Amino acid sequence: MLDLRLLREQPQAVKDRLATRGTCFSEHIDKLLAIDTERRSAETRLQNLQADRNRLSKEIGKLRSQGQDSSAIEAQVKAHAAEMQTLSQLSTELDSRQHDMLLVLPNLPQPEVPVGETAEQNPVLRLWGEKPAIASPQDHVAIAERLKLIDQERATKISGSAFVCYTGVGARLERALLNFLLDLHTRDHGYTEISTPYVVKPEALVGTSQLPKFEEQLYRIDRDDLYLAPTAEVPVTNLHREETLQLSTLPIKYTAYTPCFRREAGSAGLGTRGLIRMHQFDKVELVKICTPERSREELELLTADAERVLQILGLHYRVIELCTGDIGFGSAKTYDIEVWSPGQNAYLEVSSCSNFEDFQARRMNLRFKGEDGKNRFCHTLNGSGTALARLYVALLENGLQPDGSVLLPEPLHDYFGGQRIS
RNA sequence: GGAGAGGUGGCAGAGUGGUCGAUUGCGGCGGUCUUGAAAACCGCUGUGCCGCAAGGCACCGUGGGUUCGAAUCCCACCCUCUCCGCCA
Repeated sequence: MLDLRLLREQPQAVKDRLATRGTCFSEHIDKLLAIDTERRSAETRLQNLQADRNRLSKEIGKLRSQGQDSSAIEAQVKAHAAEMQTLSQLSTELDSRQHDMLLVLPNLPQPEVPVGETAEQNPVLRLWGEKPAIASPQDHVAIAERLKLIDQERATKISGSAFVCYTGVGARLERALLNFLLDLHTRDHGYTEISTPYVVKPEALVGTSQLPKFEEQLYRIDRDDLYLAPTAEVPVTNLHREETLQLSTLPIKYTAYTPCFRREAGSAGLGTRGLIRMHQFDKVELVKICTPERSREELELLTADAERVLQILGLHYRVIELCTGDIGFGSAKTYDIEVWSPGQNAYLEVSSCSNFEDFQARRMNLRFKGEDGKNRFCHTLNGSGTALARLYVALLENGLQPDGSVLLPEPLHDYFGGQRIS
């Protein structure tokens, strides 16, 4: 959520920066500000009447305690009752409309975020490692089916398309990755492990800004007014919603494994092959809560923590910066980490690291007490560390040996209980 | 699912119609005293909104209602806890 005060004081600057996302919010903002003006004028009028009422009511109390007649003053207060009722309703309604309008405005990209319209314009910041020399690359689905690591057909039978079942050593590899990632981030990178509920209330989704705009991407449990979490970002960041944190506790660094549930509405046929885009996938997430002064640096550190996963596993990857047209709704700045997939002959997004600045904190009223004792909004960040299914794809395709087996990177051997899948 | 208890400021805990935004204690901050610390004593110590400011308004789980006036009365709802049942 944007700062209403900023919107009021510098509407043009906000419009200009939002326009770099490729959508014009000018009309929306004008309407919002008109409501704001009307709301404040109603509020001011109402507050004046309330002040009068409070003053007169005290006099009534005084008169009555002295046994004197107060009917004249009572009539005076009553005279404004109807107007106060109207103003109060008006102000509540305008406030709610204004709030709704504020919730659908995206975050301002940081000034240095490259301006662009599509993913093609995302600059590549750096490359790590090299593409492996594989004589005849194979698609991960071919590899996984040959080695009986996954069972797509039966997963479809029980849950529908775009769900997968890992089987045997395939399931074991998934579990090995999970443990490897959580250990890495807790032991080496200083994150605290969290295990959260996978089902969340709508407020939590509003807090991290999946709602109200992206309802159709979520699995909803109607009967209980709950949703399946699309990412651990939601339960983990919302752990501290409605809290005022002590400065000394910041930055907070959490890591969590959760399955992620996404309807992927409208993306049928888009890279849906195999494990790449599914309705349910496993992910280890990194979340940070920090002061505004620290968030830029924390984003760099968080991205480095996610990159470290691929470095340790020896997987070639690149880091790109999302341009203004491709950046997520709530993000002020985002880096994507893309691992090399020989089978797709393309880079695959395995992590997206974002600084939300105070956008989410405002929505969830997440603050900290500053050195001067004043409450300020925290900054929140998150990034995948990493998505498991796509890492799985990369491991199979990059580890493919001439004999058709898959050689795993050394750091996974103990976790997996072996070096090779054949 | 059944029965009961309860939701007030960082915490504990008063307050049942009129200077109550809220007594008090603890905690926290500042000060006096002390070589230093403790103890003692004194003072301060919630949040949001409107306003250039002075100041004003709102908030005692949420939403309605009664009243000139509601933390206090009425109605509905939500949540938490305890016990029982069921269950991984």
